[in-house]
Amino acid sequence: MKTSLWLLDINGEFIQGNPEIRLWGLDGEGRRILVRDSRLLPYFYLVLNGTRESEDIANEIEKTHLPSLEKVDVVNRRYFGKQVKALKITVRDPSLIEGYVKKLAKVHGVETHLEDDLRYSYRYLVDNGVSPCHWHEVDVEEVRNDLKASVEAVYRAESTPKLGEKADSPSMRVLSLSMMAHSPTGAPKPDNNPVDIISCATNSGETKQFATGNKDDEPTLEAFIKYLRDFDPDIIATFGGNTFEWPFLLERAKRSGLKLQVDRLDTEPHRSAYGHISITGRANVDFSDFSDEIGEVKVKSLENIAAFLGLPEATAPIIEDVDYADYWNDPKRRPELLEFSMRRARLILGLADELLGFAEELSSLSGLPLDQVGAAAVGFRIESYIIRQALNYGELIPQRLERPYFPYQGGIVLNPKPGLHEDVAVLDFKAMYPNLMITYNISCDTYIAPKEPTPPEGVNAAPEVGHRFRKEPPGLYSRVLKELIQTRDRVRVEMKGLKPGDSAYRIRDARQRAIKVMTNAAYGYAGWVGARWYIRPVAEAAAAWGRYTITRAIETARKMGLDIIYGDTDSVFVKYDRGKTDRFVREVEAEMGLEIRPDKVYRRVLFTEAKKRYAGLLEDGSLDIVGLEVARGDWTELAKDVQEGVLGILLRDKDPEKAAAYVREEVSTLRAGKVPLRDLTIWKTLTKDPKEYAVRVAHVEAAKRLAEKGWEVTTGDKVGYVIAKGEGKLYQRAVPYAFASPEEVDLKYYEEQQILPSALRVLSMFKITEKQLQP
DNA sequence: GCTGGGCTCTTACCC
DNA sequence: ACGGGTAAGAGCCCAGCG
Repeated sequence: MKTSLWLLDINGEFIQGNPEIRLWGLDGEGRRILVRDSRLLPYFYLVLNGTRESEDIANEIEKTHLPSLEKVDVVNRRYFGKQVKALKITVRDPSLIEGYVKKLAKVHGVETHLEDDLRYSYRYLVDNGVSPCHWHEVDVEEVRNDLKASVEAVYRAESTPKLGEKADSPSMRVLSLSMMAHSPTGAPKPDNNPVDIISCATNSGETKQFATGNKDDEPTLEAFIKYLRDFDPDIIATFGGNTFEWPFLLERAKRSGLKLQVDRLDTEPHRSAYGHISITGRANVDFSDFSDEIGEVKVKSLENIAAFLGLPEATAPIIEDVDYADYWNDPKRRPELLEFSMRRARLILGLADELLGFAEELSSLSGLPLDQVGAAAVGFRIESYIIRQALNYGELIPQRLERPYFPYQGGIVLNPKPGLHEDVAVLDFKAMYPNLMITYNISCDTYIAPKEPTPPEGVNAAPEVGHRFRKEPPGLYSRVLKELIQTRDRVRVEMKGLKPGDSAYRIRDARQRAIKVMTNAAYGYAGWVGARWYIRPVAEAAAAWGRYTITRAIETARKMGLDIIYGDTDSVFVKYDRGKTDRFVREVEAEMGLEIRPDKVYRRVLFTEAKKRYAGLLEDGSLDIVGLEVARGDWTELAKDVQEGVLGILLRDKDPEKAAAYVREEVSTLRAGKVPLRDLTIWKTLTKDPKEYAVRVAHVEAAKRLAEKGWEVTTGDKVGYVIAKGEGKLYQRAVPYAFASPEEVDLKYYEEQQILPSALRVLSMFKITEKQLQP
């Protein structure tokens, strides 16, 4: 028989001497199914150096009679675009590969070993072109559910699952989860502190809460496990669950002698690829992993992200984690905490509703399973996409190597013309680096090293740096990028016929955004020393062609008499003249073979002398503020609000005096103590362990003060602090936001080091001085 | 012992 | 754990100082 399968989760096992892939998903009838496939044996390659006959080496290896060795095949492949002979070594037990590689790589005539570092389950996806979050057709035979898997049917695969047409996801059960615990001495630790509250919300509209009555959380955990298994979610949504909820719950369960059996088999959640927590048969998605995609939100808390997405309840009052214990221990206030926890579960569910589509698209495009794709860094997502394409071209997958890092020259940034300009158009090259890579065939497998002869088909040589790339055939990057760009264009055309807000539109929008993310990542990937296909000249050449392109565009504009105000990497800001601009666009496109388009037109735009910082008034009357304090997360809300107010007055009214008066008002408000603590808080990221800093800085000192009280902050966390009155350096006066009180705040600091600099940054252009900003 | 200029460290932005 | 280019604040160092 045949079944359709929408792939939700995959895992590889080795049982009774055989490797087995388990594909978990849904079928066309919406049933949960498990497809077991033992038809693919794991393998790796030995690349040969040509000093011996391939068959001789193959024979030698076969004669070793390694117990799990199945087969040795001589094959032709490509490696960085060059033809190579390789041996494909097929092995039955994936866990033995590592040992075999060590042994066989030493055989005379073997240059290197490849693809032994791919997980078996990932190998299966890549080899068969099977995609997570995608429909497949597969020939199957129904078998007994002897694994006791929580599914409606178990099958044995009798064919390779065949990728079906791109179609809507099946309707799935989503459960969100938020947990709370407390300690009298700081952050809760699972070895000492019980779980207080577990809140769940489901996309069927249910909410459910489990709270611990006394100190014994065993009944809480038991009830939660039972509830989760009964609901049987396909997707488990958390916000930070990979680092907080799951490790905590696992430890608590262990202490009670309970099994945290929340999967579709009989195992427990476990840490797996990219550090995510895997729950067999389901997709455990930690939505905090997607908060990087939302650049507008600087402090990436659940509430802030939910508020940005416009979710109901997102702006209701927050209970800070330092206050949990007080709420929990006070019978009058405990209900508030319970409600707060429940609200978090609802917000996570809302986040899942907003972001799951994007996550699914990213998963199906990259080929990384849904539970992994968020946890995987951008470089690994694009690499996964490239790996899948490489297979189609017979290109072997290089190892991941540790390499030294040497910087190279990047894009050009022009000095802006300072001042207020009327009618300025921003023209930018559409997807400049990807298109350069396509146009000049810049790729890891088309690069011709300096000592190599010029191939007959000819080369493109990069300006300035001289790196050469063969003109034919199209390289891996070229093909990958062409396909991505074409697919995105197609999706966007489809969107034109749909209503925004419709689910069909939303799905396609998520899809085109996922494709854009991947397309834009390709150039960065090429220059990343951690990339499997890293070749520095690839990135260096793309950057050089970028400089060449923008320089030529600037020359063209000058010749035409277009007044250039500014430019950065792939954009030029010109005094807007409809006729000249149209001609400029046509001319540049004809000359460079790259598309350049007016991105936006400013009615008025303000530059200081600094690059990468400006503010403009768009034609719809809105402000567009770039690079300035308003756009930064490490300035107080106060300073940002004042600067935004100033910019609004300058750009709309062209009245510096009025702006100065506005600043004086704001200073008075501050002096009167009317600015809330929240707006005086500075948030900065801890980029390394507090011990590793070479100098003493405020946010690190604040982090240490948090740690002293048991609130450990770790690398990657944002620390909020305020500056208190007193003597000494700023770092000596940094008080963690959570411990700060309004009375101790040093208002003078906020006036002199926050409001004044951010206001003067733009007002000094108009000869307004500090004195004029004093009330 | 203090001051101020300049360098360094650090963060977060732009494209 | 994707690239380089850039601004900016605060700490730190030390020459110069009757």
